[in-house]
Amino acid sequence: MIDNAKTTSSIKQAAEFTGLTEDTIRYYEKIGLLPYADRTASGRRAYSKRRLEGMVFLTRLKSTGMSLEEIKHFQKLYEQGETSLAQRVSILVEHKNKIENEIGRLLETQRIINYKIDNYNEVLVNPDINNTACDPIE
Amino acid sequence: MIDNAKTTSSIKQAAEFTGLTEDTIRYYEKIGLLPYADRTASGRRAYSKRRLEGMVFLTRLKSTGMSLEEIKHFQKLYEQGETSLAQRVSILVEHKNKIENEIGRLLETQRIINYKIDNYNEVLVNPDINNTACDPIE
DNA sequence: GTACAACTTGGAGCACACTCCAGGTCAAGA
DNA sequence: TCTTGACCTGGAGTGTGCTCCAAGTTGTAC
Repeated sequence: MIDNAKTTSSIKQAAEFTGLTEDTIRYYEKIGLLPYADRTASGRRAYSKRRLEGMVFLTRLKSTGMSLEEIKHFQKLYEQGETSLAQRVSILVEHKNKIENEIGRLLETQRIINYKIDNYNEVLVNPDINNTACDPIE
Repeated sequence: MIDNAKTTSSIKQAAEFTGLTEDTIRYYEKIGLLPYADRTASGRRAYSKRRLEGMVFLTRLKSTGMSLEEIKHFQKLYEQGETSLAQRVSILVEHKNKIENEIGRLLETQRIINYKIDNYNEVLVNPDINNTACDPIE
């Protein structure tokens, strides 16, 4: 018998691949965010490469501020098939815009923090300045 | 008697200025994230312009991913006076780096989402393509 | 002076996203 | 065969960050 290359991964390998914990993966499946995973004959989860990549994209959406409820909604739309295509595009476009706004806010804060760091360094060099830009939060 | 220009704001005005709710402002004070606010003779909170600007900077730190515990720590360092200057700079530098990484992650995700949107649009124009890049999460 | 709104406090409750646990099954090596 | 450990399920518990509420006080407009 030919030793077929293994084509699926255990939950442990899925956790390593995605950076999620095994508990989190089971939790996501439980709440319907991830589709019910295929199982081996003995009932253990077996993930295809494609599913693993799907999970990575999902963690991307999460790490860029999409809530589990929204991700779950997106997943459910996918399961409805191609009738939901336009709706899925609009969710992605909206999320893209949200990311754009977020990047803008981060850049602005970065600018402000840089300004503060400069002021702090001035005061560190010359403690007599007593620069108000060093105030805790201002 | 001269009608002095009002120099302090009520909690309601502070909420409007910062975008926080009144409850949240009181909560932040309660947990020590904000210093105990000055009060009027009758016990109501009265914020100076400087304090309001401090609160805005705080909400910036929060909205860019700093936890309340970290912000509180920063505030406590400030209250310790100038001996904590160097420590405060290093917190700001670290947060700046965190923001930089976050921006990188957002840009990367934006790129991926754009790629997906393009693929979706192709499928919407020509439904026979059945492009796998439209998969839910991949 | 009498409403009514805007505050005050302390403390309870809640939403989100996990995280942990008990008690059981299954697989593989010594 | 026995042990070890990876996995399973259902459900309880946790941390963070609010959010709401009750009961009381104060300020203002009529």
